[in-house]
Amino acid sequence: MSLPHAILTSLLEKPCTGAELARRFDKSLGYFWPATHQQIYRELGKLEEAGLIAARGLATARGSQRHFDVQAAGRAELERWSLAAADPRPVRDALLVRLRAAAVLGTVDLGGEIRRHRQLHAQTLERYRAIEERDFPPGSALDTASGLRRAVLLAGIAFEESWLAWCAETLATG
Amino acid sequence: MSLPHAILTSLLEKPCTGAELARRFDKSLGYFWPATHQQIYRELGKLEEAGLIAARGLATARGSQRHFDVQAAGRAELERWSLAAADPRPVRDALLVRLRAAAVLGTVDLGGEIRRHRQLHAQTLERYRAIEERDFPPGSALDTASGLRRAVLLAGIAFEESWLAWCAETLATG
DNA sequence: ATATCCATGTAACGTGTTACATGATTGT
DNA sequence: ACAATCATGTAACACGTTACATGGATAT
Repeated sequence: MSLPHAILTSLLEKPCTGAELARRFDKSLGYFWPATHQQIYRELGKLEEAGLIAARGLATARGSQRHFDVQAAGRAELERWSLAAADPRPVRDALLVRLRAAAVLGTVDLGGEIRRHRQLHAQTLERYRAIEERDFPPGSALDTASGLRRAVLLAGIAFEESWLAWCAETLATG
Repeated sequence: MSLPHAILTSLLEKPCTGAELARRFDKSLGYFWPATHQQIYRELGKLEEAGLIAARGLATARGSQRHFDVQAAGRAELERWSLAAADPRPVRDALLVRLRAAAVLGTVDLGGEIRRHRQLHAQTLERYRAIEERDFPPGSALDTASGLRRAVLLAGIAFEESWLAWCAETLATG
């Protein structure tokens, strides 16, 4: 149940339309909880029906923009959810399954794929580092909110570094 | 499309029944691609219908055991899939969404949850390390298959260590 | 025999993905 | 006016989760 709450979070940061939300997901919250515009419209519909968000102005024809605001009930729900205990979910990574498959098949070499993944993870790491330098330059003072946003980014950086190290180690050993 | 291939991999390691597969997923491949017994039975049905696996003996009454073997077509499909290029999927972690929510709400302290997650990740890391010591003791010679299985385990260890470091850092800074 | 557990399933629903459709807006 | 693009959706399906049901095996 994270997507509706990710949407509430993003709308609380700044009310906007569905398409604008989808764009924001492509380069911010979506790094840690990706969503397509179809998912977003579906959830916006449910959130509106539940009274957690509301569209500004009246419902107009299909295709015209609809601006959404978070209602008090939506904010309360987001508080409730973010405080509720929830365990981490296991990783679920296809490349690791493929390595196990290669181990049992014995006829498959995944070196190329590992190199390709290393490349992709390096690119993602670069993107995260650029965001860090732009939004949290060294020496800048951080309030609580910025500190939390930075912590999220640092988690992403740590994962990508972890992947990179693993790719290098695996290529060197195997 | 990883679950059917994870099942093929596991059945290729050792043919067995659905329940045995579910048990194996709980403590091996399932660390990296979890699945419930309902998912597994559903996929077994599809794989059987597609002719990629076959049940030993005749179909008997409901409730009786059914032993599955991988067919040649199943092995071919697993080779094809494991060699096909597939990009890594983004992380999708609820705790990071909750941190962003806490940043915008300003009234939520997630310190307790982060400590709890640190605890859980520490336990998982312990479990992985125990498996490493049991299956790949220092000094043991590794053939290609063992090397690949060990690489998968090392990925899990690296992620858990990464999480642990992040939790510690976040608790110290925030 | 009957209570208990185990293996195999069904049902319902929520979430994620892909392909496509329709009305509005913009540029020329 | 027309084409291209954008915003908003619909439809269909695959995957994941939870709750429950039924037949077989086991123990007392």
